[in-house]
Amino acid sequence: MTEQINPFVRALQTYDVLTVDEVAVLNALPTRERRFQRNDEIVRERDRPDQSCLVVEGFAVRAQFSENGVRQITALHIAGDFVDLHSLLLKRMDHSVTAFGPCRVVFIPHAALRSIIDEHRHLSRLFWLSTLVDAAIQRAWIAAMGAGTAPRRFAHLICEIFERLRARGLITGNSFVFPASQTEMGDILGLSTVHVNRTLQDLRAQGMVTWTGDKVTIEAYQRLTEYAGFDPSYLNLWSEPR
Amino acid sequence: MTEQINPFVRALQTYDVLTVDEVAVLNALPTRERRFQRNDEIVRERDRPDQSCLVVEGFAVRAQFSENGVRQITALHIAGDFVDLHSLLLKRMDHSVTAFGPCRVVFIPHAALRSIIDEHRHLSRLFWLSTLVDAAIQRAWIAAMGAGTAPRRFAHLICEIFERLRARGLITGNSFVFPASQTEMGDILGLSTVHVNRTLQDLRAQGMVTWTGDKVTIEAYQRLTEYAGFDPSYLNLWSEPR
DNA sequence: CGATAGCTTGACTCACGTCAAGCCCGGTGG
DNA sequence: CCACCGGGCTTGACGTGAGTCAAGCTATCG
Repeated sequence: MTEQINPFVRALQTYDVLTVDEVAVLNALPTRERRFQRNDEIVRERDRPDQSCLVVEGFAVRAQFSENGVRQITALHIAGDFVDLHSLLLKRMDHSVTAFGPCRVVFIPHAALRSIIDEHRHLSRLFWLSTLVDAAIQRAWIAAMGAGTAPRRFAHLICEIFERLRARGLITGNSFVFPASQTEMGDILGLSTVHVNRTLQDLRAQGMVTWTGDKVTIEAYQRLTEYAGFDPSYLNLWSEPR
Repeated sequence: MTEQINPFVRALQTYDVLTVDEVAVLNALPTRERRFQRNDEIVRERDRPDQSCLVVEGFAVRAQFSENGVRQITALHIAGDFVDLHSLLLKRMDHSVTAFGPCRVVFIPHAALRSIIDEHRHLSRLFWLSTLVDAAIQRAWIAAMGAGTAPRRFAHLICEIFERLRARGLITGNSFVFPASQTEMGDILGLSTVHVNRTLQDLRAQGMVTWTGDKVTIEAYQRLTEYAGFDPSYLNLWSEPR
């Protein structure tokens, strides 16, 4: 069991110091692990789950479908993210959770989570905090969609993913593995596939990123962040008493 | 003191039943009330507040500014919304809170909130829930911005505001007071003022809404929700044990 | 009575979507 | 081993939704 929620423990530790006791409590959580392939549905919209899921390896997304069948991804989750802690209190899913490339996911019964949040005040606040950081990321996406041009939004997203992966130790050099097709990037950015392609070429031509297969390399981080107007502080990637 | 946080008590009661004791605890919170005029800044970006604010009358928005000075509103709050409960755990504001029309706001020290969430488990969950509903609304905005056309987005927003106000008893007939200029609507929808104007004319021409001064009337609710593809369930406006 | 903020309209531009075709590559089956 | 196939990438031509600029209009306020 210990192995399974480790990435989540690491995630919480980027926000605040955990006691040995708290780590033990987290590691004692009952878990059930499953593997998913690209596009597998992990949690279905409108369901009322009695467990929450946590990504331990790979990526998962939250997505909604509009009338015309267009998919809009509203959140991207990396290893260590507690994807639908929401369902513990919201009860009914207003979106679906889908595997974004192959991923390993751990399910934890609501009952177990409920007893943790009722009995461990500090952990309870950190659970809450993790959903607040998700919300802060969503605000950044709204701001980018409303105010930014396509290449700047794309650049901003790359910066965000880079920093989030870095905080979890998932970066090698200045590159990372990201198994997204250009169509899927379009679902995140709210752009057509064709325009994603042209936008990416733009960033490549500016010598800021390389993207081959599922490997993304940032060639000029400084220039990329300036171009995107990226300020990582909304990610709350620092430790402080909470 | 009792009067002051009443709208918030009412808000929590739409999610779950409160005990008499819980209502008393909320009403005993130390509060400091202030009034603001349109565009007054209530909380500043980058600040580290030691109190949280709650709208008791009128409207407030959360907004971010991009490089080029464009304002994007990322959340709209109505009477009864606990606007920046976030700062209790996130510590540093990643956005500003601004009065949207005249409004009354109540400030509550973090210390008092902290002791409530540490000592009252059920209230603690409901506080958390209220931020989760905010996040659900943000997801709906992302989905609308990414996938919808301007008139549908506008229609969707009107439906959302209507339902949220209705849950707080702030609707008269089929109209409500909403003190937004078309420029401000543009800041919410991520549209230019000119396009907001044309979009609104479109909705008027379809006989779905009337918008005169600060009074918005929905002329054909059924058609409006269908046109917008509006499903209110993401607002979680029902009572259930949480 | 002018001043100012907000609404409306028209003309033009541009970012992005749509449609369509070709290309490259890995996988499959004969 | 080659022929074929499909998914994803790339490119071009063209259409359109939304932005920008500019002007006139209306209502409110001092």
